[in-house]
Amino acid sequence: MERYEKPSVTVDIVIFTIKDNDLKILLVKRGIEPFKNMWAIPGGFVRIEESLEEAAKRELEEETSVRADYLEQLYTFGEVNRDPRGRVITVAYFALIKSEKISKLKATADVIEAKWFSAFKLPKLAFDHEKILEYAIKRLRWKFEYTTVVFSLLPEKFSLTELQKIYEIIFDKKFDKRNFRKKILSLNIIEKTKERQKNVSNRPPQLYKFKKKIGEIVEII
Amino acid sequence: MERYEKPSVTVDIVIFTIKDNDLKILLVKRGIEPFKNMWAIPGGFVRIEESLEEAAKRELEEETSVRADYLEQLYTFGEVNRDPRGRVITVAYFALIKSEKISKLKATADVIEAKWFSAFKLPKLAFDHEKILEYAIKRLRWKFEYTTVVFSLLPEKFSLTELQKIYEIIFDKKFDKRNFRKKILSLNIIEKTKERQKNVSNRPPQLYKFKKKIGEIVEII
DNA sequence: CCAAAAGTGTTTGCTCTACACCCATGG
DNA sequence: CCATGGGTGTAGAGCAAACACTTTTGG
Repeated sequence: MERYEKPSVTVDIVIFTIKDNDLKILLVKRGIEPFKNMWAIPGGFVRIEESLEEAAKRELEEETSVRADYLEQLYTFGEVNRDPRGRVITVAYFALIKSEKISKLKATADVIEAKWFSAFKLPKLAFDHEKILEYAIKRLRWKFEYTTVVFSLLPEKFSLTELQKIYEIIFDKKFDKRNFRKKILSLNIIEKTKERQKNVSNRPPQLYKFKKKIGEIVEII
Repeated sequence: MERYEKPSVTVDIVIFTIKDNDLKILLVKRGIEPFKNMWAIPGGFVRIEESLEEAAKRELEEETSVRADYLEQLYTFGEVNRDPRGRVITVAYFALIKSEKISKLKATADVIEAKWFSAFKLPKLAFDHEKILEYAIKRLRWKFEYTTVVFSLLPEKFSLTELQKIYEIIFDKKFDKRNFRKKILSLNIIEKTKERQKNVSNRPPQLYKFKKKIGEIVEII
């Protein structure tokens, strides 16, 4: 059906989490050429019998042993010379994972080591992966500003302070507590539960839960 | 380098223009199976020595004989069974063209006919192309709301009424003339020229020109 | 002088920002 | 009773929406 040579297709997944009061990205150290021993975004070839999204989920689960709490396609990078091995088109995905769920990272075949890096202090990367990460961070901020993805990083019941902290980490700035709470409450997307947090050595915060569907478009901040 | 069978990769281009006071999309009638005689979004295989964007430009120029005034990647569709011929991943692009430039559409190989359809009255389409168009129209509206792409559809010098008309067509609703003008002028993205439009049988409008870079993010409406 | 589109301001309500103190709990 | 984070209101500025009449030109 096709008269031309085919390019190869890979998926790469930018996996974000919030850990130690910082925004983290999962990177892997390559065990094979090209770019052996350099850090890169995890990814791999798309198999003929799986969809792009299935491929992204598979790669992510191979690396972290858990399912993504949020996953969406980011962009497709298809410059002719982006991979020295030949023509490789990569479909980049963007994932969010709750850090509590992650126990241990696994080095898969071709990978020496997997590690969380601060999104604000990244090493030099293989291929055009710096461009991909730049794009991913922009998208991340857009998503948090205009949609409700944040709730995919929170437990079912959470305090308003936990919510605000995530925004402060991602936007790398402080928000006024009163204004933030007023704004969030006015959106009518969360509701009080009957519980308060236990085991805190100060006034126990009210816990809320999210009322809507994650990812929905709502201007948050 | 790869142990698996490769998928094929195509680009499909959703080409928009404003013509006859309506938002139009270019479709082609397929001359070959599968979906012979059905309407589809123009597209074709990505060649091994061209980037995705180059492929999109080539396909677009083959169809319309002109260069796009605006082009960006939309989304990559990669479900396993979206093409009955086998595994085909398509990278969809989104293009805007000034309608004055287009003289005649060309039917290329494999295509019986090319035709502009109203975006609000589309025929049944081949493959998953209805999903692609739905996605494209959403993106189009987003782009017009939050960026300055509109200027890629206007001549260098234009009146505020022409500008407003494009918004009314795309959002399929009327805007208040005074508020619209106030908003646009307050953005500080256009400036008066010394000219007024000629050959109109009424008060000749002031012509403006755009000061910035097309596509820049600015909340327009 | 008529038809057609251009051009122009004000009021009202809402939303965003800035800002500081008291409260509840555990140790 | 102290340390820690939780929880709350108000005033002022800026932005968005509603709304109608006069001006300029060609025919």
